[in-house]
Amino acid sequence: MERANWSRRTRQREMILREIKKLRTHPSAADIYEIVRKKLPRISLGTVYRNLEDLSRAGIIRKIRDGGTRARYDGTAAGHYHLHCQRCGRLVDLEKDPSPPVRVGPGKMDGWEITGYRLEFTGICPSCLKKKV
Amino acid sequence: MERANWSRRTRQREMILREIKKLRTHPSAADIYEIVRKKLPRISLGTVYRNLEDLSRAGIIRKIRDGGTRARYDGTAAGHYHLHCQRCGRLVDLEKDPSPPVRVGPGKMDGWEITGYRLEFTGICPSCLKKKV
DNA sequence: TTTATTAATAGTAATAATTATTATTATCAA
DNA sequence: TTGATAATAATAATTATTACTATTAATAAA
Ligand SMILES: [Mn+2]
Ligand SMILES: [Mn+2]
Ligand SMILES: [Zn+2]
Ligand SMILES: [Zn+2]
Repeated sequence: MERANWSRRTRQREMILREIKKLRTHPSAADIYEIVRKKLPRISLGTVYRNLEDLSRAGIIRKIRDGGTRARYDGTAAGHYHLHCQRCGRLVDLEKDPSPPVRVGPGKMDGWEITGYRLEFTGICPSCLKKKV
Repeated sequence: MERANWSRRTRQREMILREIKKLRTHPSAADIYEIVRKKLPRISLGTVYRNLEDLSRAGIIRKIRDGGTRARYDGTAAGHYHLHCQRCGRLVDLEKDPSPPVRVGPGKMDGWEITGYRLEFTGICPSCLKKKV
């Protein structure tokens, strides 16, 4: 988790972080813009995008790219599982940790009809490891 | 896996499918367009998008939405794991199945430095289950 | 083999999401 | 307080994807 090196604290970033942390949903940048706008009416969408990017690169929030065409953000940075509806795109936290071993077959969980899961490892690839920073 | 009901087979769709199945990479729609264009110079990008969408909805290929801003496609529909580089976005298949239980901690795998993983379940949410088709 | 039907395409326009640009503002160290 | 400049607001540009529509070609029927 490469920490961001902000040199100044701004009302915009503080507000964005505070609002996204309140939510248990996974809002898009536009969603957050609409929420923060109520407190800071002159904030710009670009500022929201930039800060969400910075905050997620700093590991303070998470950026999620699933299903649809827009990125979504998660105010809970700590690792947790998600349930993603194939039909409507709904993306919610899984309350109980199913681990390990992970259940693979279809079945019910949290009232959902589970059809499968996607497991993705993240890290640094061999060719990137070779390169100097 | 809702099967597509094509009523005609076209050279365009056949070629798109043939070419993506050859690859072990995870090309974007634009990548596939460039490849197929060499064989069918008059194919349009819209046709590539439409067919990739149809093929993945039919479960014949997979649509992957990770990391970056563009969707990527996978000619291998059967379930397998991916390794995704946080630094350069490279997305490759994991050769050996690590299952189960899934290893959680950081470490080496396939020459990569693993920093974590993302597990996502897919299915139908309770409110969608209530609704008629 | 010709012809009719219409699914699917090519070409293009429109939309949506994100990123880039730049003059202005406001944080913060001195 | 003031000065340097990080960060912002406003806007333009770009990128990815989807929508539209006249034309083409896959298939079935004659
Ligand atoms: Mn979450
Ligand atoms: Mn793959
Ligand atoms: Zn749903
Ligand atoms: Zn890499």
